[in-house]
Amino acid sequence: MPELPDVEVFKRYVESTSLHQDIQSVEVPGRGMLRGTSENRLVKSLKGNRFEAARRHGKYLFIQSGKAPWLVLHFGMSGFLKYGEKSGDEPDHVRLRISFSNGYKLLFDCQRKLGEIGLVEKVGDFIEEKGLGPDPLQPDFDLETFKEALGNTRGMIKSALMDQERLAGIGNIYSDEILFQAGIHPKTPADRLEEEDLERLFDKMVHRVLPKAVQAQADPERFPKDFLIPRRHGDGTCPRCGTQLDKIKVGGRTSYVCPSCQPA
DNA sequence: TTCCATGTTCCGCA
DNA sequence: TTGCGGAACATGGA
Repeated sequence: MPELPDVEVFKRYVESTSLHQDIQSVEVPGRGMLRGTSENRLVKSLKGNRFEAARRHGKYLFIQSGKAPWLVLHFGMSGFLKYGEKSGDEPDHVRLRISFSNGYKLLFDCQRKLGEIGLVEKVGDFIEEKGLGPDPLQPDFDLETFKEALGNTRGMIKSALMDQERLAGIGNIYSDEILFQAGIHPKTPADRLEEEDLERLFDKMVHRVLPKAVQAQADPERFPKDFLIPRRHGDGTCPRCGTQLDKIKVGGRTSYVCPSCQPA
């Protein structure tokens, strides 16, 4: 679930549900997902404040509360947010529970606990410390920025797209989609791509795959008909030509490729 | 029971 | 130095 489009949807979800309400209590059930901070400090800095703004960089979500540090969430492979009435049912693996004075609560559920919960003073410093590359949905992300981010790596293009220090936010699922839409094989060495390949890759990523995914609430069932993602767990055929998709390992990750639309 | 999973990090090897 | 494969982390579903 949690690649750039998913996290962008979470950000909008927070903005539309959880801002400007008094934070009544903060709980960290089970513990184990806090990074660089303690439950005590988390509670102390959030309780009594209000969330005022949300930001996203790559797969990280940042939520600001008053003058306190920003709350940082990373969703790992299984994290998601759920806002609802305090008395309502909860999903099975709640790792953070924030209750508001209006009778509602914001839950962070993460079954596999591969995400993280933390606090940061400055978002910019956090991004720098992590060495995160530019976010492809930022307005100033242009073709030049993209080419610089890729650099002259000899590695496979899919691995380069997924490298968070080059680009922030692309993961296994969306790298497959972007490469499929651009008609490029994931194992192609990045430094062997032609100028027009790079332009097409940039265009599909920034102007089609990512925005369409966000628009569809990152829900594969709402994706355009020619998207590859729903076919991963569907019939496994190419949405464009009907060819049976190849399931291969690229950089250790399972990748779906149309042998006809994405020749090696 | 075994394999696999939308992520990140660390280690050894070429 | 760069890139890759594998393992680890934690947990559950097919």
